[in-house]
Amino acid sequence: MSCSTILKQKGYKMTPQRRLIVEYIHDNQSHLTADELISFLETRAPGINKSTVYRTLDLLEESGCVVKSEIDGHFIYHHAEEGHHHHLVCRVCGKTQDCNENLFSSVKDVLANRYGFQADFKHIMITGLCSACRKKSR
Amino acid sequence: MSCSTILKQKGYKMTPQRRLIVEYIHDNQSHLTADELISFLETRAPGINKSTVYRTLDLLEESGCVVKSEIDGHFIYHHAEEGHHHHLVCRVCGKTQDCNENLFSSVKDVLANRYGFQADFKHIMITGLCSACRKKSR
DNA sequence: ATCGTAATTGCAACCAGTTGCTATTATATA
DNA sequence: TATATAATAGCAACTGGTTGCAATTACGAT
Ligand SMILES: [Mn+2]
Ligand SMILES: [Mn+2]
Ligand SMILES: [Zn+2]
Ligand SMILES: [Zn+2]
Repeated sequence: MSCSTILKQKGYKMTPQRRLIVEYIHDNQSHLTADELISFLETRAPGINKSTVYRTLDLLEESGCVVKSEIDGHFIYHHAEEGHHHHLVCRVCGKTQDCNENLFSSVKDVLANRYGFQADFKHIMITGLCSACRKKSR
Repeated sequence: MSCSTILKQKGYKMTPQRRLIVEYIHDNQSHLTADELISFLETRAPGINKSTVYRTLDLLEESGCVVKSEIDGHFIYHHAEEGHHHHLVCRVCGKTQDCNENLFSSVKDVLANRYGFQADFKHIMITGLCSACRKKSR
């Protein structure tokens, strides 16, 4: 189901600003930052305010349309239909590598059984040392 | 080994500002925010600047003396000797519950074997639905 | 004890993101 | 199509955190 449809079903209004934001997210399937989106919008809808952008992104997250993740004190967003995956982020060189979405399934089970907690584990940024940097530091 | 000793060994200077910050972290074994620290310092060393506080916290993290974690776009810090543990944070009610530090050991092994990646998993904030909120939503 | 120097501080300007408020607007209804 | 109203947008002020820079200071060497 499209993002606009979901928003309408939840009783939210479809404004030109929201249409553009949703359009950008659909056309641009990778990770995006609010800043990226803001500079796109400056060309298509000059005058649009950043608070509108941030509020729309939060609305889309809350509605399950986008996934919001934080890394290093900043946020990134991606279309939820892209599927869940995780990232291995090297603390030394900064390089990022994708990894399988099932990685945490056993941890999820443990948490459900032991604490009754239903963990999200949607798009986790795992920091550590990549193999290249580990070799160098030995 | 004490935080001051570690800093000295790394060739950093011990300033009155750093001494106070280290003292506070030692006396205050739980999670702390930069703001908390700043208001403590206002009483003990009026005039100390927030940039000094943030830079010192980063220095301590880099030196392995404190662990820095982010949750919801903010940072919290704690003395590294406190031991590693993780938190289950409910996305609905916001409640937090501690959980065992070994939780991720199997994931760590998988990442080491499959990707050669040495994951940190030091103080992870796991978001999800707590058992109380899960029952309510059914 | 004094000196030289690199490290550190405070400052001010900045950045990403948030919030309360008022004016505007999408949409449901008549 | 016109109206009523709740939702939304823009604005401006704010928050937590960061950065470049010039002045100060810790500390090793003399
Ligand atoms: Mn991703
Ligand atoms: Mn903790
Ligand atoms: Zn690396
Ligand atoms: Zn809860």
